[in-house]
Amino acid sequence: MNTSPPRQRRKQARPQELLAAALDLFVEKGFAATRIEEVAARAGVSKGTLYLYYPSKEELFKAVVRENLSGHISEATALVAQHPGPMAELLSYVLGEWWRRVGLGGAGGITKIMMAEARNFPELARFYMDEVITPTHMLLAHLLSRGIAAGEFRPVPVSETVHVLIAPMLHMILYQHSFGACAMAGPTIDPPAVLAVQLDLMLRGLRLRPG
Amino acid sequence: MNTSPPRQRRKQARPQELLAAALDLFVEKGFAATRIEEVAARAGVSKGTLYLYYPSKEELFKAVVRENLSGHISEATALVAQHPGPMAELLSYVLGEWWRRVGLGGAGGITKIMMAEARNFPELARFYMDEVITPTHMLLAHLLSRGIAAGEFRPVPVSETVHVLIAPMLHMILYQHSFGACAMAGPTIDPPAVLAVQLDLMLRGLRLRPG
Amino acid sequence: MNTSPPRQRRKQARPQELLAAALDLFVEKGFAATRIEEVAARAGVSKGTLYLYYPSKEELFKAVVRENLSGHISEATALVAQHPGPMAELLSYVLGEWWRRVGLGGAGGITKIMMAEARNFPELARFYMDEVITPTHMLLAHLLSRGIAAGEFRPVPVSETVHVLIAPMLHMILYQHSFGACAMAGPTIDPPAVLAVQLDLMLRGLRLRPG
Amino acid sequence: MNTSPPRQRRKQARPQELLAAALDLFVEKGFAATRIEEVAARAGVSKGTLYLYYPSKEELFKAVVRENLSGHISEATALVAQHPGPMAELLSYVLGEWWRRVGLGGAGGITKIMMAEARNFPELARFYMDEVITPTHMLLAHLLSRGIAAGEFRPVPVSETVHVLIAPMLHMILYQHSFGACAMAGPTIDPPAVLAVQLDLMLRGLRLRPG
DNA sequence: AATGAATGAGTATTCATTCAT
DNA sequence: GATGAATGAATACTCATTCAT
Repeated sequence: MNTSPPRQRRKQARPQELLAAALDLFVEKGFAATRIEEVAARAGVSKGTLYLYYPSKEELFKAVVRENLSGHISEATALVAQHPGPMAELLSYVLGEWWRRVGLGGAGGITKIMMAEARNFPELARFYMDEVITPTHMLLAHLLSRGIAAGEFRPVPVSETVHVLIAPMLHMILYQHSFGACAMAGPTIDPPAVLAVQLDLMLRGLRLRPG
Repeated sequence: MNTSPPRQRRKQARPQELLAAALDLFVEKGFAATRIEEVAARAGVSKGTLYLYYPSKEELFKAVVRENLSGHISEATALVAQHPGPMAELLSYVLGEWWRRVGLGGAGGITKIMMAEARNFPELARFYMDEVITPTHMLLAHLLSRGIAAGEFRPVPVSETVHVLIAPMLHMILYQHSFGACAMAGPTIDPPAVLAVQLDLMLRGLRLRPG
Repeated sequence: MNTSPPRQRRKQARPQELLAAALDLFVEKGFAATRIEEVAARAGVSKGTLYLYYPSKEELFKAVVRENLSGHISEATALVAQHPGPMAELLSYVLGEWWRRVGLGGAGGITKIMMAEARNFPELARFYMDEVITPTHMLLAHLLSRGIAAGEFRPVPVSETVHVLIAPMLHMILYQHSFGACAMAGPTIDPPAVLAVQLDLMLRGLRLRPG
Repeated sequence: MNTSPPRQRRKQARPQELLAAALDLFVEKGFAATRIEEVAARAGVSKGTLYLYYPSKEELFKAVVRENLSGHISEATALVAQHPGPMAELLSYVLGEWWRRVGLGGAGGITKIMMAEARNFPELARFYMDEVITPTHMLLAHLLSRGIAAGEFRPVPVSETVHVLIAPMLHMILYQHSFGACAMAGPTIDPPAVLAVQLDLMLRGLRLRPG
């Protein structure tokens, strides 16, 4: 029934394979230290072929970001906009889902790259800011505001609280993609456990009437 | 009054000047992207002179870490070991002091570098782990344990809570040394405000009997 | 008639062109003092192109040795193993042939490099020992042994005699590639004449019954 | 009774110590690869002090040559000019003495350096030619000519025979200072044995009426 | 579309020489 | 005299990008 010849299938799959290879390598080595040739080799094509699909390393990187992050963010934004129940529950769900989709896969590692190389590649930084950071921040700020407005949360400063909320998630990601990947002695991280502690402490801290 | 000749003065000041220049550039650009020659130029000497003091880029980096972080960590460790009063107060003091000494200066940015380049420079990663991460983790874990043993804190999982505690501090540092330094639209961070929110939420979450 | 496109022709010829350029420069300047970039330029390509064919300066050097010496040695070894006639005649032929093929071309100059740089580049020294010196020594030792066993030569100490036999050949090579190339007053060498004297003296010295 | 203080003694011995250190290192590493600083360190002084005695690396090298070779050559020249007995005996003595004085010490290794670096340092080459090679060649040519004139030797071509005579001596030196110093498998050289074989073969080859 | 040969700018490190102390 | 701090030219090797096939 599959009428397309293997060659066709390969050709159509090329961008996906290139993006997957690029994600792995960018996360492992960073933007500057990743060699285009290695990305191509891992995707099973030649250097020249990669340039047929992406005109430069920067554009390849942007495509990786769009492929791996943009979708999740718009989904979550829609979810927050329409969720009817309590915000505490939604917060747990959103953070948990983010961990499952982004943290567990390689996509989270993109954060590490951007943190490290933002100043060396300002155009990428601006792109990432517009595409990822700002929307994420707004979505969580919105969630908190709704909770406060509904009398569910204490009237905490919203923007600052978003940072406090996000930080441990990002921290786990960063740690796991850096020291955690280095096979050496040192404090280890058990993400589900940290996530649980984080939600527990945060919700206790946010809740209007503890107990 | 000044009996030391200029040449002597310069010679003794060289290491400090080089370390200061190196810290700035490492934090700004990262380890790999920092050029030794630029470090030397910023310290007002030639490339060759830098090599009179530090035999390689890696050793220069290690010296920067020792100069800027090691001292604070051993001081804080001593403080936690002997502080008599309540742990909540000590926690506020330690985090606040860390922010004043490390976060405000450039030293905090070292974290960014290590997160980003740990996998590309495993020897540096191991050094940083032994010199900075492990001692810091142990010092906070000790503080929490004392608070729990004294009945001041709830019996939270210690190691995980340390990560949750540290994360927002590191996150602010990373953010400020990456996107924060890029002069672009996006969520901004007001460190004292975030720190206050963080302490407020955390202490509420930790306290045995809220209220 | 020529069906191969120019680009292909160039590609296939590259290794030869690079090896020829490398031989010239190595012999002229020595291993350490030869710049990779100059080798590339003499072969009419860029630095990067050279690295497409040889991954390092040391590998380039090894390839030069294999290209210029290894073949002659195995040929001569085979010849000695099967030559039926008198050994004196074979000795004249082998030394003469070596001079024609190796001494006259640039290849002999490789000896100069190795003598000079063996202690600074031990890996190259070992390679050259295994690839050139040991086989050559064994081949001449075998020749002498056969001559002695056949009653053609006096029972001289074989290994020492090999050194005495080889020495003037190498000496001429070294001299011509060093002082001989310097255009200055001093003793000159007329290789065929020296070769004749050497064979004359040696065969008189070796012969069982002079006269 | 030694009235000069140690400091004086050191000062007067400086040039000798520097030349000895320089000889060792030049022979081991070659001219270009020897670092001035290492010479100074081995002689127990600072880099600057070396420059007080020798204004450049080239002058240091020339001084090493004068110190270690020039004297022996003029002595041998005088000896050949006035020796009354048979030339065969004088030849044995001169070659043997050369080996004892030059070959056994480090001085012979200078030959290796010059062979290798003559083309890179033409001024040194000219100096060495005038100071060492030409006088040595003339001295041996004179010896052979006297032997031929006296009817002791066959009328061989003098200059060529000098090369054949010298070659094994130089070859042994070169071999021992290159591969011989590398601690690896391969043909070894037993200098006295080679020297004996060489003299035996040469004298048989030269003698007018063998037997 | 796909290839991979070719390019050349970019960088850590070394070392002879100078000169202020 | 003696020191050693300072200099800067020199060089192997890497890698994003181009383009002839």
